[in-house]
Amino acid sequence: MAPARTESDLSFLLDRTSHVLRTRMAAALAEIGLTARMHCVLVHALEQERTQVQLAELGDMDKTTMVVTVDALEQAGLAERRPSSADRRARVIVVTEKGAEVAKRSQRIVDGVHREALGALPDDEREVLLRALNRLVTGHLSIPVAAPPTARRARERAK
Amino acid sequence: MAPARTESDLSFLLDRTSHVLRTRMAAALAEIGLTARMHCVLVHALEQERTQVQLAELGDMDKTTMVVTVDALEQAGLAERRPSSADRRARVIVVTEKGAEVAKRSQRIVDGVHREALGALPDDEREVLLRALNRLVTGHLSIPVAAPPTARRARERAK
DNA sequence: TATTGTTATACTCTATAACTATA
DNA sequence: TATAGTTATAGAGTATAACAATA
Repeated sequence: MAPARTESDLSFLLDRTSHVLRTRMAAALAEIGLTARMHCVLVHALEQERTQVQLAELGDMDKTTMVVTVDALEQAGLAERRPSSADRRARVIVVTEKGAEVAKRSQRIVDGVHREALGALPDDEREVLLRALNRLVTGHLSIPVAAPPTARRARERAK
Repeated sequence: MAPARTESDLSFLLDRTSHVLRTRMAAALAEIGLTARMHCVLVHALEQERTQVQLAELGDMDKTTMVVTVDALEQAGLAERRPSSADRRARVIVVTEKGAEVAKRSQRIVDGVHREALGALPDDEREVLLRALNRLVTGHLSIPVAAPPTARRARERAK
């Protein structure tokens, strides 16, 4: 949370807007007991039958982060792990009836937060903003630069 | 690093662009041994005589984060702590000659990274993008929602 | 009493490594 | 051999609490 804020630069603008929007989103979703990740998984799992790795890929999370997210969804009774019929290693995430209800509400919440933010802009600016951001995301800013990989000691051998 | 990526939504766009830009900035500044925070402090300390809290405020960091940032700058010989003449509790951050040189280079790097990113956009889109982001930053998205304060155990008493 | 800078450390987050079962 | 899911935990980042010096 500490941008290089020289003046009105792009880094500051993007960091700030994304951070503030994220806090709003988190607070709004927290009211129904969800995190952004839980919402993300619910929505994608509803679209079609998907395994944890597939959902992790879509949400851009690590498979280990996926485990705790699915744990949370299961504990809340919103989703369940089911063995995949195609691959006995894999597990498919099935959204429960309650989960589907919640997903509907959370999607409305997400849309609302976005609408509220974009509502502060004149129509033409809003359109261009989204177009420009999309252009950056698909173009020059599509690939993150790899961070220097921090070495890691091997774990203690289990006996 | 796991946005709620339903489709082409604002959260995803802002998270993604700011994250990728941040990785590029970090990589570019790392080539001259700086972090974004170090650059930020250098620039602000050069503008005028400032204490650590003042610099922390400007860079939106905690004062304890400021300590390690100034430590790094001192170790690199780019800045020095000096007792403030006005307040004997406070320390003023003085940029060394070498630090001033580095700040010039890092500012060019920062500007270059921004120029490169914005260069991918048509002129009119670029202008509107910046205007719209500025409008959000100063308007609807100016204040982050406070995160639920996580309680913290008291520290072990020093003897 | 409040504030500056500091140290120590608790907490969160995320990813790596190793493991099991299966392909 | 490689992959899906899991567990345990390392490591980075950051913020909180307490403290000393000073206001």
